[in-house]
Amino acid sequence: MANVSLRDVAARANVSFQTVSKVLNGKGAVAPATRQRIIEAAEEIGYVPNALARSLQSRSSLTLGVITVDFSNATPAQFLVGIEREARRHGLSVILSSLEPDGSDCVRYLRVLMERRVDGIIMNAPATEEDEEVGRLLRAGPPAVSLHEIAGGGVPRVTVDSEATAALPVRHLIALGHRRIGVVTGLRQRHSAQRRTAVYREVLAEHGLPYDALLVEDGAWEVEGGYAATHRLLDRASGITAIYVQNDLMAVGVLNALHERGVSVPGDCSVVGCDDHPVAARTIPPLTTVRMPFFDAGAAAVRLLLERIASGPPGDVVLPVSMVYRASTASPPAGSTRIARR
Amino acid sequence: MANVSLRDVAARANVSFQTVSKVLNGKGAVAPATRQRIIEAAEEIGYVPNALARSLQSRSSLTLGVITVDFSNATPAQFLVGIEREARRHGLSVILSSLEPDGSDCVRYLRVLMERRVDGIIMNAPATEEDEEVGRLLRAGPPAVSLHEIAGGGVPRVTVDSEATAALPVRHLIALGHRRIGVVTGLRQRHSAQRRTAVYREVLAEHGLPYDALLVEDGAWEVEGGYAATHRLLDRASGITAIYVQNDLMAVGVLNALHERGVSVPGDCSVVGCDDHPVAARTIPPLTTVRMPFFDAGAAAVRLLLERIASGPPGDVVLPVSMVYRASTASPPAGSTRIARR
DNA sequence: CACCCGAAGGCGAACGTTCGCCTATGCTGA
DNA sequence: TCAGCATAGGCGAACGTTCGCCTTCGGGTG
Repeated sequence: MANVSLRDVAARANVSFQTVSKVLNGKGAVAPATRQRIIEAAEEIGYVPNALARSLQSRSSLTLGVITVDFSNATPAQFLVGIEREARRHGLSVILSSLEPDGSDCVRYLRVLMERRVDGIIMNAPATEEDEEVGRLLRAGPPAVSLHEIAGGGVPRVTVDSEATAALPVRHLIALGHRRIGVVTGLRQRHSAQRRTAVYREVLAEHGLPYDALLVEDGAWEVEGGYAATHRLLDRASGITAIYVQNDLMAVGVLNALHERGVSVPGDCSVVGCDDHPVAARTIPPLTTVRMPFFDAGAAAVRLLLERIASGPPGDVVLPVSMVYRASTASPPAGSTRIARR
Repeated sequence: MANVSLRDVAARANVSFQTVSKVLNGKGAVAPATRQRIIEAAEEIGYVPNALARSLQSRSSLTLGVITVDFSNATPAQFLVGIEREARRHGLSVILSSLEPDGSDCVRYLRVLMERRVDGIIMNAPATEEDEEVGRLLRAGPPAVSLHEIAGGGVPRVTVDSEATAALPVRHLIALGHRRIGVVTGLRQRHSAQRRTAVYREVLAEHGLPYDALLVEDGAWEVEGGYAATHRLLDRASGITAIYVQNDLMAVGVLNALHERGVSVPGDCSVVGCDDHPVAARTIPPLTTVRMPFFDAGAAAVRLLLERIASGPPGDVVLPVSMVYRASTASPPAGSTRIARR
């Protein structure tokens, strides 16, 4: 069916195949009658242009490669959707590669993308943050843009305002009167989790509050991690009246753990999340959180990449975040904590 | 950088470019010394094979096209991840196209995939269920496999056991003693929502229970839809002691709405979801739900497609589902309902 | 010594495009 | 009447592969 080429159309319309090409691309000057004849012939035998051949000749595949962490979670998925939409608006297709959790197959998939002659690469694979080989390939290969750190740098980045991402919720809690604020972090190896925790610490210091390592637990970005981290936190530390959770998925686990322990939110303990995941509006209670522009980040990555391809000098892009105030935060209970340590 | 061809390697190693091809693909007989020389030359100038040219010649692009509904929700995302993993295991790349909510751009993207000469197409775009043109293209184009109905049929399908998906939770509720069971459905136009509702009705009939259209509300698959549907349901119908929700995302909204109205779950009202979304284990209370094998469905779709490509006759694949019992279901309150209508 | 054979590698063609350049035709204006 | 010039369309080459077939050469066998 699809093995119909320009030559076949040409034979049917009694012209050279190059003329068919001209007509179908609207390039050269062709007589209306001939044009008509060619168009009809193409339709009759079901001609479908071969993008492979076209790309070979034009040295441009109109394709973007995306290497991403497992996107069954909403966050990387939204980012991907943003990319795909924007790419499409520019007539580009997207080749998708999702990595193993440890990112060990990244180099292999970069190679595949290079063989396929993608016009650009977008990275969202924090697991490869430290991989030197990945950095090297990214600098040597086609234009690339990344959401996360790249070992050795040299790759323009799209990020959200990481300062504000942590500072807003922590300031909010402090303003409400909280002084002992627990933290449930994302995977501790990740730059973004480290950065957020560092900012938490800075904000505490700004307000003359002490930093206590006992108040920080790793929730690994997952629902169950948030749940387990909360139990560990409350088993160990006393006097906590609020928890800053580094994403909403973990916050779901946090709320559940608090509920299990009979801790009322926000009466006994406030909770702030991060991401504004779709479920955050309807958790019990609805979650105060930080809205992150993931769709926009995806779209921005594509635009930045296109600029780079057009050889504009690359500048990083930083997107703003904003607070969403819902029902999971309040002032701490009068007269210190009501949370029982077990 | 990447503009290095077989010819360039050949020049450097003093052989014909076809010999280089032989060596790099391990095909013909080549003297060890020459082989060595060629491999070194290739490495020195950073040769990267051009998959475009290879595909053009070999008439196989080693690419799968996927057309999917917006996958920022976990369900289609998991399916996609399943596809991507399995495709990769077989050395195939995936070109991703996500559609507008109404599916209006499906035909356009099918064309793009055909131009790119994908080896096969996987569909997960229920919005196009009724689109005749989509059906036609799918039958005429490269081998295809679908998760949803295709207008006019002729495309092999991978589905979960739709009968069990609805029957299990409803039977569970009936066994607990519930007699008036509300339903929050997915988008009512969709086959899968219709099917589930029909099965709900059949199961009621099996047990001699009447069907009441007042008990059915559309939640459109979304958190907020579930929330709003619940309020409508309870405003309108009395005596409800359980709600069957057609996915977990909506169930989050349902739980929130019940909480708002002071209805305790499962004391006053049981709730069953569907999908076993990651948050379902930590909602308040944890959600009894149906586990759907989405990853597996993605992988199965790829395998089915590969069989079709190898011209095996296509047979549909139906995957089993199973119940996950958690804390959101219980027997109805003694002495009829405690739910106040407003 | 003639014969044959296998190993090593060269060569031409084809996959389906795009692009630039060339040629034939017919019409215009001085 | 003829240079000049659009207009229409043909033609060759190139993009980077793979594949099949051919040639050359050296060594083993009868």
